[in-house]
Amino acid sequence: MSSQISEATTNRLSVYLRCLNELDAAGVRAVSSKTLAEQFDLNAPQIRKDLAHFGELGVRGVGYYVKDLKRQLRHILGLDRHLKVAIMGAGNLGLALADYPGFRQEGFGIAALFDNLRDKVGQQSRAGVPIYDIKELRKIARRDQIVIAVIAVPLSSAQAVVDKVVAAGIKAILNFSPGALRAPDDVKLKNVDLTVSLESLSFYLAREASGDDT
Amino acid sequence: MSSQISEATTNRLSVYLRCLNELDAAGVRAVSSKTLAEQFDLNAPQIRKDLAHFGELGVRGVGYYVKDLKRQLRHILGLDRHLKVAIMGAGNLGLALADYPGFRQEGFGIAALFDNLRDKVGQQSRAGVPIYDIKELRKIARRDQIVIAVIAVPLSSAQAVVDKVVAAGIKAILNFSPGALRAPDDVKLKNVDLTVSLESLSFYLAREASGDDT
DNA sequence: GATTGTGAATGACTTCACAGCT
DNA sequence: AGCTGTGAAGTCATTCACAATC
Repeated sequence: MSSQISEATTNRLSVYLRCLNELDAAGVRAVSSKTLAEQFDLNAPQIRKDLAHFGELGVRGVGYYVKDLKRQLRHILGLDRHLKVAIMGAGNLGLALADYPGFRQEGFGIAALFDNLRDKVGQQSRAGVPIYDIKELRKIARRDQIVIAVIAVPLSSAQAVVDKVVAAGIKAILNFSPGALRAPDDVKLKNVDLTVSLESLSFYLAREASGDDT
Repeated sequence: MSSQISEATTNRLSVYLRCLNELDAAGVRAVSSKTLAEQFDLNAPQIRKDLAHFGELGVRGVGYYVKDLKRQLRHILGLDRHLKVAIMGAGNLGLALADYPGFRQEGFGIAALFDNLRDKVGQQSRAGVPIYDIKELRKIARRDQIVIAVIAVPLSSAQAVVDKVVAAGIKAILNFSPGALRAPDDVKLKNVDLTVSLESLSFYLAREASGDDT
């Protein structure tokens, strides 16, 4: 029954939810797909199609009730339970991510940092996320019910860390290390490749500089 | 002449380049699209199409010469000149990004951090990137020839900072703050939305948990 | 009257199949 | 023989147009 939902769609659902939170905070009761579409540069049928995948979430002639749709989206995105996140690597990036406010919204909780350096183990991030030895991953993951791992270790150890994460039974990974990592099919691996992002900007700049129209 | 190149394509070019660097380091002379394709999960014609946008980069019957293609890709991506990057916001994330090794490869240089807090201005990151007052952006950007800005400030000030970046004549922005920011059409704005990424993983987990096949 | 939900049309990207070099 | 470059076919995603509903 559940026709495959594309990643592009789920990403947009997140964006809608964020927008609904703002509308709700502003006391808005209902919103039309047209109004929503104007906020980003999407068109209205796109939004309706996205939402229609999950049933008849709107009311014809009226639009979508903000509180209602918000609750539905939270459920669809699986945000109506507390999701515990572990961050692998307590270097600059790992520590920054551990305390990143955006990660604490919407029911996510950063439960633990993992590293293999003696100095770091036993310490904690500024906001108080404890740093454990990576050897304890399996134990802590089970104890704290960690379901998502963020990879913020150097490239050289990234694959080994992913393997440990997988072995600990974690099924969702957000990877910040560059390059292609391998994980079993039943593990969802999402890459945030900062080098690729920067290079894509560089490409744009290079194009602008030389001949281009539009 | 320059038929529009999609973002998906340019992202793959980055990935190819990274792979070529490894092959080159390993002393490999030439590589076929088939061999390249096996590294990631792409198929060979995809790679050939991507490269063919930019001329006849390969040699029939042989494949692509590694050093040659590497140089070509660096040129296509605009990496054969030194690109100076500024990071807006010297908080946890900004400081981590300033020292992130991945940002230093391939000709990028982090030239400056900007913040508006007195304590921070005049300091520097661990790796030695100086922190300037954001009021000096225009001056420093011109002096250091900064062409890319990374937005790592809290959401509340993100739009204002983008406006300043645009006013300083910077045409490429990598945005880490959540939500939609506005910039003129001639400025390339690329979003790295960590909340959206996490929520997309959450969606996957929610699907697995309830009914789903394949 | 307004706005959703949706089949049909369009457009974009990917894959295939093979002609064309080396 | 081997592998690239590319038109054609196929697949997936977006946009349109309108019937169904409130």
